[in-house]
Amino acid sequence: MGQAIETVRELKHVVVREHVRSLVQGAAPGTPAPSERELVSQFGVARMTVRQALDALVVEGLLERMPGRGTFVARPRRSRAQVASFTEAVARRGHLAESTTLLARTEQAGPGVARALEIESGDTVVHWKRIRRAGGETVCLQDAYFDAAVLPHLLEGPLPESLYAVLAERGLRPTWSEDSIQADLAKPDERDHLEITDSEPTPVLRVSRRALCGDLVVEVSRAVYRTDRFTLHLQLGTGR
Amino acid sequence: MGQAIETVRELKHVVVREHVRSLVQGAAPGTPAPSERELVSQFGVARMTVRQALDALVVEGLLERMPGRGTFVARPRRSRAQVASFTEAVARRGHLAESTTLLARTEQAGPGVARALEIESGDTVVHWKRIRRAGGETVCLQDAYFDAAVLPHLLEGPLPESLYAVLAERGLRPTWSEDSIQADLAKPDERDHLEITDSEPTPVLRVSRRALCGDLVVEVSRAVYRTDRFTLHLQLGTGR
DNA sequence: TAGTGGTCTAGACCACGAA
DNA sequence: TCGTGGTCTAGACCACTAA
Repeated sequence: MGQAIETVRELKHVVVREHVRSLVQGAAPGTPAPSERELVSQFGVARMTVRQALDALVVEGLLERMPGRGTFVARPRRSRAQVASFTEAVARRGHLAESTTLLARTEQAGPGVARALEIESGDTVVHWKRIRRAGGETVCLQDAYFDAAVLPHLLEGPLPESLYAVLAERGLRPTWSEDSIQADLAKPDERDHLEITDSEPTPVLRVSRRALCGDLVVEVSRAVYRTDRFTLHLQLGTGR
Repeated sequence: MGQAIETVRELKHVVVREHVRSLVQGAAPGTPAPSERELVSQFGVARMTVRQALDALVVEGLLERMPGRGTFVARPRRSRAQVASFTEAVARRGHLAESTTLLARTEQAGPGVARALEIESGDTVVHWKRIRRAGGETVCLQDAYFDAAVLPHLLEGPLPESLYAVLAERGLRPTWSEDSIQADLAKPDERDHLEITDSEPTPVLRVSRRALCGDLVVEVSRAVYRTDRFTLHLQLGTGR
């Protein structure tokens, strides 16, 4: 699609599309959009051009066609499965996410981390180890790694709470993640960090994540969750 | 989209689309597809019709247009996050999924199941309890519930291995799921069913799922996984 | 220069839904 | 019956790429 040209020459189907979009913004689902033939006479364009404009909005999920009836504002789709960060997952539960950094430094990537990040063994990576809290309670011990070349200077200032927020600012918000999830018993050092005081063996969740933005691996992490304080909620699928 | 008509009258753009799809199936990424004008003369249709056919394949992610160069087989996109059934998850690991039904009957929905299925308490539901195996090994104990009105007659014949396959046949393939995941220790009866012989407390994964097709809840389930034999692999996000 | 996809026209007939 | 979206035609000019 000649997207780059849009800002230079106003293509007709773009003009129609944006006009309809502005009409439809904020309208209640079910509100009828102008009919195709209406737009044809209004803009003096061919019907195929109008259809091209409306097709784009239908694909976007803004409009819905109903053969024989018309075109209408679609009811908002179920949001697509998002890759949520810990901070966001906690916020969704109405709590504040906090963390204590145990370690934040650059390292030479070992073979495992390098393979997961799709970089060369020995390349410089940032290793960030944190205890993470939700609403004041310790729930998670996390080791995160990312390519130092992807997020340079992160370690120079004060560390952020949310890595994903920083990634988002740089246009690298993860759009895809591959998670592996297992149950296990907490190991002694994990019990300490997670403030587990049971005398019994305590089950924990282990979550390995590879987070990608497009084809770029932006983070790999391993996390241990106190399952008594944190249930993993995941949404999968395409919403339709 | 007049999808229902496709099988009745062979729409021209569908004919062209499926012809191109068959040419392109299995071709290496970068392989050129026939040019639009080639298809025009080959099928004796208008170019807009050919474009409609190719547009569909581009949206599907099968083809890629390169202005001035041509249309090519796209490198496979990261598949969108799918709601995978147990059967599919096991198949992806290269194993055969099997199961033993412990219970399969209709019940009156209790308040919890009714709320999860978005039906009335007391409505008839099917309760299906199974031990599930991957490559011959017992990995999961699952209780599934679904609205008897959504899948009538399921209990009348031999039970299928994959519920999702049955749902797919009826156009009810889940497109969305909400999973809650916790770690826990196996309870005595679960140890029996899962053939756990450790003398130690054994961690297991508990997964609750609500699976939807559009806005219809088609299944709710609770499953207990032997985490030593089965790691949950999940893909999240939109792929791009 | 020749071929490609991107855009656009000015019509047409059809099936379907609502009145 | 009339208006809707779905399909389809037979052309056209453009910008871009590659030879």
